[in-house]
Amino acid sequence: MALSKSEEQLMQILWKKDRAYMKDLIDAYPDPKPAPTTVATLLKRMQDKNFVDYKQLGRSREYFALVKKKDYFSKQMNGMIKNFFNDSASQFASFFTKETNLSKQELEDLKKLIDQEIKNK
Amino acid sequence: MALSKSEEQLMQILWKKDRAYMKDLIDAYPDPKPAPTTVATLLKRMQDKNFVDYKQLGRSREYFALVKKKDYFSKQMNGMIKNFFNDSASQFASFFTKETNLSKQELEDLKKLIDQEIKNK
DNA sequence: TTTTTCATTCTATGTTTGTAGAATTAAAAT
DNA sequence: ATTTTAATTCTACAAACATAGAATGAAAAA
Repeated sequence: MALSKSEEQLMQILWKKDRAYMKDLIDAYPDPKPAPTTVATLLKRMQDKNFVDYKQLGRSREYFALVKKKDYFSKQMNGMIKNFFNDSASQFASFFTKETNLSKQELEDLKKLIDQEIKNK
Repeated sequence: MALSKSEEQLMQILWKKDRAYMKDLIDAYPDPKPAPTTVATLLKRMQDKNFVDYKQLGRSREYFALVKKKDYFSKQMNGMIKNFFNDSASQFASFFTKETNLSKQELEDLKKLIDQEIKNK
């Protein structure tokens, strides 16, 4: 089951902090900050979906992500590639290179990276 | 305002067909096909969100997309890049090259594309 | 030790989404 | 002319989501 928009936002905060208490999470929100109960509700839903868990420490809980940002991202990516590019990653790559505004320098760097990857095959 | 999941699915169909009647849209759905009223509801909501419009032809309507697939996709992409890569497209590109399973051949092709792009700058 | 702060659970409400029946109309097929 | 098919609007309802007040408990600060 996927995360909703606001759950995803909270997840981003958690990923950035790695491990955090309720309060830290709320602090990390941009203004206007949500009510603590709102965050608690979100956290509980995310637990149910198995995206986060916590460790009871004294009276409060240290929350942490069960899903790695990278893995979550990959799944999103795959979904988009499937939907928009007929499941072809290379078709996607081509689109990406043309449509995003990478500077000449960035393109050069990317090329180097690709060379690196080619060597690793 | 963004499209919901099922609206997006319908949008994909519409993009593929470019212009289509209700019936064509339903036909294009994989089984189990939704009820016509379901599609009608979605279309109306998508009109409200200014993603589609139609041209009345006789008793029925020829629907068409107001938003280009490419533009919609770019917006999605930007959102993801912002969220996951700190708004850095090149950071994203690097991730992409390493994490997706492009074959050696695909990487070579991609490199050619990039060269092309560099020349266009 | 009284008050304040923080975390948590339970409950609740308004909104959005997914899905479609009923009713109506009009065209097309028989 | 009657039946079937297609399109549309209106209404509806359950599930998911966004958001948070009330209540409770316990720790920390005063």
